[in-house]
Amino acid sequence: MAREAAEKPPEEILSLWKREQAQLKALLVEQDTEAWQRDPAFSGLQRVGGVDLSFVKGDSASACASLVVLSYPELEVVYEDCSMVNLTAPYMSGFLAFREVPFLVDAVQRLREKEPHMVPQVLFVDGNGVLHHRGFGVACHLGVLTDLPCIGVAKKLLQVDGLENNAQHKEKIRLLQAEGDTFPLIGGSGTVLGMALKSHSHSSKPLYVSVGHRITLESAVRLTRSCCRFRSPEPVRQADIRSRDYIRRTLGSPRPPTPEQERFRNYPLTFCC
DNA sequence: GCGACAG
DNA sequence: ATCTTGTCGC
Repeated sequence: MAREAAEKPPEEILSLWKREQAQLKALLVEQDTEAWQRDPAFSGLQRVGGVDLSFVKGDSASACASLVVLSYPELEVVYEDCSMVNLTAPYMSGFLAFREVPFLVDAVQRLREKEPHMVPQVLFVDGNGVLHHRGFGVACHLGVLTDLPCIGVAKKLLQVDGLENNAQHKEKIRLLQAEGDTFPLIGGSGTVLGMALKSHSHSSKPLYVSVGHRITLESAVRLTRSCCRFRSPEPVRQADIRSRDYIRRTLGSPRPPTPEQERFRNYPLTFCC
């Protein structure tokens, strides 16, 4: 049943989506609202969450949505929720939330109902926050809909509002020396939209951190740093690992290849079709 | 027609 | 996002 997600929505729908983003953006809070966020050691912070979706190969509509909660500062997984979902909306840059966020909200809701004491105090989201075409990326969207503090963490620079992954940008990246080094991502209007962060000493590619909801960029970057064992923040990394594992266990190999098939799997063919 | 394009 | 194993380097 490899259904495809819908094709590109008509302009009419995109207008509705833009209006929705604008309305929800009015509810966005870009300040630290929690005491632990301003504490030098994040005292009072005990649970950090991460969300992610992994896809079934060759099927842009089937995915596993996962929400994990880790203890802080140990960063050990204390809660996991993986569920297969059928996506409706296609992927479009600038509208990622309309594709993924409903399933993430569902996961948060399940957690609130079943184990309210495990609800995370902050959520790391795979994607951007205010570093976005209209200042309202998936991390903001999830943050406002759940009213949880959220941090946007992207692996690639979203080239928006004058930001370009050009030679100068690459040079700034090259200059990031030690783990924790950063440089600001300044939009056309002079606003700091996010921060490029060298999150691991052996990583040449930075992380692009931006405010999701109920946290300042400064706190977001500092917390991201303290949650990175490897390149990506441990909550997001665990959500990623566990969602793909779930797919492997579920649909990975319904029929394991026979040893015979295995031997000839990559045999070079002279004629094809 | 050409470039851009988080996940 | 996914296609993909081993391999070079600290």
